[in-house]
Order: sequence, then structure tokens, then C-alpha cells
Amino acid sequence: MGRRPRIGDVAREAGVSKTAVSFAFNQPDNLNATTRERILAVAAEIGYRPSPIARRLAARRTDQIGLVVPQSTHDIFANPFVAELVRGLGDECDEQGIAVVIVPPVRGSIARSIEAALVDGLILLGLEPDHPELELVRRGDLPIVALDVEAWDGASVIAIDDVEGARQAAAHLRELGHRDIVVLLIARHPDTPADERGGMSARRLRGVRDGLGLAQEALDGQVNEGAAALRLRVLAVSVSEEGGRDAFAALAQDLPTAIVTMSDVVAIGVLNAALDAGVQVPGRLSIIGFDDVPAASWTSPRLTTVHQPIREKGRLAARRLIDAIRSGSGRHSGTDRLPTRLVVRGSTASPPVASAG
Amino acid sequence: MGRRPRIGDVAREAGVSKTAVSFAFNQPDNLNATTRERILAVAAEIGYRPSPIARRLAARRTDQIGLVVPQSTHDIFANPFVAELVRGLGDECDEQGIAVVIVPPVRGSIARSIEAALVDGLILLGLEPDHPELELVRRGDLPIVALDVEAWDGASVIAIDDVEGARQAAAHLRELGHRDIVVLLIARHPDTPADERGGMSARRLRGVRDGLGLAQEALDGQVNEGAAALRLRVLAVSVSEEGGRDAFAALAQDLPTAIVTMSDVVAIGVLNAALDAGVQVPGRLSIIGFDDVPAASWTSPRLTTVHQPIREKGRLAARRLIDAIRSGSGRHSGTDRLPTRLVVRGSTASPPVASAG
DNA sequence: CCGCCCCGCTAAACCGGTTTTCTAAATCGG
DNA sequence: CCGATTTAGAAAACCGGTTTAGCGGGGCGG
Repeated sequence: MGRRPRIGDVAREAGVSKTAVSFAFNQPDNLNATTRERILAVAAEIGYRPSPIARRLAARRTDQIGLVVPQSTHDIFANPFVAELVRGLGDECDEQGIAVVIVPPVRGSIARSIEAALVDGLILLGLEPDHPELELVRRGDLPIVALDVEAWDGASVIAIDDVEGARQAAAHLRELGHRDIVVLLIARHPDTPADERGGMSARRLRGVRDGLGLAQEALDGQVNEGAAALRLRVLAVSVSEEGGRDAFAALAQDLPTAIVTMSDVVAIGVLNAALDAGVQVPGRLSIIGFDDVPAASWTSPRLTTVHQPIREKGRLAARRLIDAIRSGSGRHSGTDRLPTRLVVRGSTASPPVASAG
Repeated sequence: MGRRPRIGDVAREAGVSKTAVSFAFNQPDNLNATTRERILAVAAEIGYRPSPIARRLAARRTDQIGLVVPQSTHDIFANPFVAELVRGLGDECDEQGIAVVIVPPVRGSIARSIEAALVDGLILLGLEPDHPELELVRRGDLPIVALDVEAWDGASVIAIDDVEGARQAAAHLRELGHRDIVVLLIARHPDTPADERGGMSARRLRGVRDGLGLAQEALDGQVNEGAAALRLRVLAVSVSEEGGRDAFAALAQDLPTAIVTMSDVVAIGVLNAALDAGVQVPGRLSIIGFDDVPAASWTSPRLTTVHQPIREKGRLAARRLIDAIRSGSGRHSGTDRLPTRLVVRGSTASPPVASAG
């Protein structure tokens, strides 16, 4: 008899039916006050608590939503952006009594973890609509909200104005007079050299080229003749401080006058590596971040960065998803595009007057 | 017929029993290869996918663990410590195919959210064993791991050497010659003025007093006569950059020469407020953090702080919890105490020679 | 006094799977 | 050729609740 008490145990002990016990917990008004009290007393006495899983099975809802991420929890949460996003999700979910569960790939397969996820809906971060492992999601009936994609059939999209943000960043550098610039894109997979073909990186790169006044066909961007010679290099790095440090190390032999990154944490890595190497920021090297996470204004110099409303993004994603879940249709759609803006702080300045090389 | 296909639909369509369908997915060896293929083909065709909830009900496990936090997700994730902890949890959980769900209070009640949590076990953060709302947890049969408590009956504990860490921080200040020090404790609830009675704050405060060579009875710590006059003030702040800024503002009229905090994010807030106010760090004001989150070495000056192995703590918590769940007994115990150590960086120095007042 | 409705509760169906028990047919050894 | 195993899958019980349909009795209006 050491097992967990079930609803039947309470019923027997209180001399009522299972229905009555269920009513006592969920629809008290269906019961005479005396009976209800007796049932609750018995339940308390034998330590009965309705099983959450059984409850959720019958209710056909889990009251949980999943945040699907393309990499391990370890890697993903190295980016302060994600913590901010979760804060935003929490704003909406805590209020609605919905729990957030993290859904990273399990043994390399994101399909597997989604398949097993105990959720009523999904928020997709860092995943493009044509991702091979998402066939199941595309055909499935689970409501989803996709973050930072161009469009997603049958799902709501929360995006930002990537192109404009990147354009402003690049224009800022151009106005300062930079002619030797490196763009650090985000490496989706460490093996993929860069992701210029589609998705967020492509959009932002387009914005950078536009802001620099470059033709878009200069895809490999070696040396490009503008007014003066303009040199644009593109690298892909992993999204972490380490990634930024690695990029700096790789560039140390032939440092540009400005580096524009697609993530503050990468920018911070570049900044720290530069400071460690005795390279002056912004005197010798200008750095631009992206996201405007809180830590972007904790550095010295504080980071010039493209601001996006991360928490608002999370809050909105949760709200759209919950709406879709409640409406019950499964398929839904619509795009919310949130504004970006360049925040000029201390990590950018004009390039050094005598540029070697 | 627009409803989601169930196991029975597949069975009927394939001309087999529900058992066979279940076997096809879970115990393929029990089935003839031909039959299995046919079942899987039918399942794929009609888009059948076993219901995760029903599965988990029958299995009597959710394959989820909860991270119970005492405040809203919004507030909790403002502290980079939490993101680091989650990274650690992920190291273990991702590998084991266990999902992590965040369990914040729902409408102010943490008991309610725990009651509804779809989990096999809980990790308790920032909660003391005598918390009034945890009666259910204490009596319940759910395995739990408590973080940063002295002891927890029937549960595993992962803790650090708080006292020694705080002692080292204080001793460091004493050696530098500071005689006017403020300690910023963590305000558990905004209304509670300080939490000196028990728990982590009490332990760390004890460590600080010890490191300063003060008698422990000087609990209200106004002015205290040591070798030279030693002034120790204690404040409680909320754990966020804002909390640190607020504390600085409150102290601006009567600034100490050193502030020791119980959280890096608070220290960063103090630092930023000081820099904004033109107060030199560490020249005029020394600041010590606690935790050594990554951001502690992103500031300038970099933060002197008490290091604790946060990710290791998370990893170990997850491991202990999963072990307890697998062992099935429910009750378990044991304490892992992880080391702390003072990391001296740039935010501490000797106090200014001519100390006004 | 009769029929109707409402109250308070029960029995049974249901949520959607897994697992145990069991049986018919096929295989095996002797 | 016969009894003992093994194989392949079916039937039914089970996981632990919620929900629907329904029933007996009391109060009410007519």
C-alpha cells in the first residue's frame, strides 16, 4: 500500500464515486458543501493529489509550450539573447499559467525531440522553413510560431527588420569613413562555411551591402572598387564569446578597421580579444553588435549595436502561440515585424588616419 | 474525420490490433518484418504519431524535470547566473533525453505551479527548506534536489562553500585597507528588508564578518570598533542590474570605499551606476561580485568576484536528480559541496588615502 | 395528486496509449 | 509422428484521471 493514492482510493475511503472526487477538485459547485468538505478532508489525509499527466491526457492539453532551438542547451544559452527571449516568453506564459520547456536536439536530431515534446505548441528559434528535419512540424497539426524567418506556411511569424538594421550599421561605418570591413555572420552549423544563401544571414548581409553602397552581386566580396577601394570580407562564426575571440584571432594578421557582427555576444568576444591584444577600440578597430542585449552596455567601451526588442519579441511570440492554441484551429498565420534601430555607443569611431597596407 | 489519427485508426487500416501498432513503434522485434513495415507505412500515410501524453501516462514518467524558481521568469532570467545554471542542466539532460521545464510561481503561488508541473523531479533554486509553500514538496514523493541550502531532509543538496567565499572577499578588502564597507545582500522578497536570519545570505554575511575580523554578534553592524574604526553596513537589493544601480543611488550621499555584493549582476549595476556618476572604480570605490558569470569579465574594469562552478553545479544537480528518479525510491540524500574561490581582477584596490568623513 | 424540473450524485464511456496474458500456428527435437 | 517450444499477434487490463448520460428523490406549479 506504499503506492501513490489514486482517485479511486479517495472515492472508496470517502464512500463516494470517482466522479464526486473529481468534482470536488474541479467543479466544486456540482457538489453539496458537506460532501465536498468530506472528500477534500479524506484526500488531504491520505495525501492524494490528482496526477498531472492523467489530467492533461483527459484535457487534451499539456499547458506547456516548447522553445525549439537548433543546438544544445549548453550552446544556445551561451547567448544572452536567449535568456532575454525567455524572459519575454515568461511575461506572457507565467500570467497564463503555461509552462515553457526547452526543446533542443536529442542525440543530434531535432525531429526526435519535437516528436516527444509534451507541448501544445512550438516556438521555433533559429530554424528556417526548409529545414530537413522539420517535415513533421510542417505536416503536423501543432500550432507553431517561427522567429526571424521570412515566412512560414500555416504559422505565425515574429520577425524584425533585419535588412534595415544591418543597413544602418553599415551606413554608420561608411559615414565614419571605414573602407576595410569584416562581417561576421552566424554559422548555423560549424561545418557550413557561411550561410549566405538564405535566411537571416543573407538578409543582413544584403542590408550591409546596401548600407555600404555596394552592388549585391559582389557575393564573394573580395576587393571592390567604389569611390576609394572598399574591402569587404565575410566570415562565419559560432554564436558565443569564444566565436568572437576566434574571429579576432583569425583576423589579427590582417585586421580591418571595423567588424560588424550579427550578435552582441560575438561582438563582446571580439572586443575582449582586441583589448587583450592591446588593440584600441574604437581607435584602431570599430565593432558593431546586433541585438542590444543588456550586456552590450556593460562593456567599456559600451557597444554600438543594432537594437531589437527581444523581450517584446518573446512576449509576442508566446501570445500569438497561445492565441493559436486557444482558437484550436492549428493552422494560423500573420507576421509581426518589430522595428530595429542602430544604437550608437562607444565602440565605433572613424578609422585611424594612416591606415597601413 | 479531420481529427488526429489514433492508434486504433492505424490498427483498423492495417488490419491488425492496437498491440501490433504499439509494437511496431516500441518493440519492433516482437513483430514480423513484413507486418511491421505495413503498419509503419499505414501510419506514415495517415500521418499517425503516438500521443506523447498518453505515452507518458502509461509509462508513468514524463521525462521532464522542473527548475523551480521563487520569482517570475522575467525576474529570474535577468540574472546571468540562471542562464549558466540552465546550460549546466542541459549538459546532462540533453544527453539523457530529458527536457527541462521552468516552474515559476503562478499567480504568486509556487505551490500551485508545482502541483501542476508535469515532471519526474524538481530542482529547487533560491528556496529554503522551511518555505511555507513547500509543504507539498516536503510530503510529496517527488525526488528533489535543493540548491544552495544547508540541508534538506530526504533530498540531495548541491551547495557551495558560501562562507569561505564571502570570507575571502572580505579578507581581500581588509588586506587592501578598507574600513568603510557595504554589503549588498539578496532580498528574497522585495518587502523583506534583509534576510539575515537564515539561509544563504546569513551564511555569506557570517563569512564577511569573519573575513573582516568582526564579532558575529554585531548583527546590526553600525559602527564597530576594531583596530581602527570599522564601519559595516548591510543592505538588501533585488538581484538585477537595476538593483545594483538602486543601491548605488541610495548610497551616493555617503559612499563607502568598498561594496561587496552577493551577485555579479548586482555588482555590474553598481559598477555602471558608479561609472555614470563619475566615481572611479576601483580608485574611489572597490566592488566585489559573486558567482563569476561570464559577464563579470566583460566589464571594464573586470570584476573581482567570488567564483563558483555554476555550470558544474547545474550538471551535478541534474545528474543527482536523474539518478534519484531512476532509482525510483523517491527519497534520497547527500550533499555535494563545490568549492568557491576569490578571483581578483580589476574592480578592487586600496581605498583612497584621504578618506573624507 | 400529478408531472416537471432541479439537485446531488453514480455508472460508464472516454482520453490514447502500453503491457500483460493468452492463443493459434509454426517449428523443433526425438 | 507427437509433444514441447517458439513465434506472431490478439484480447483485455491498465495508466489515472475527466466527462457525459442518467437516475432517484424532493420541491414546485397547476
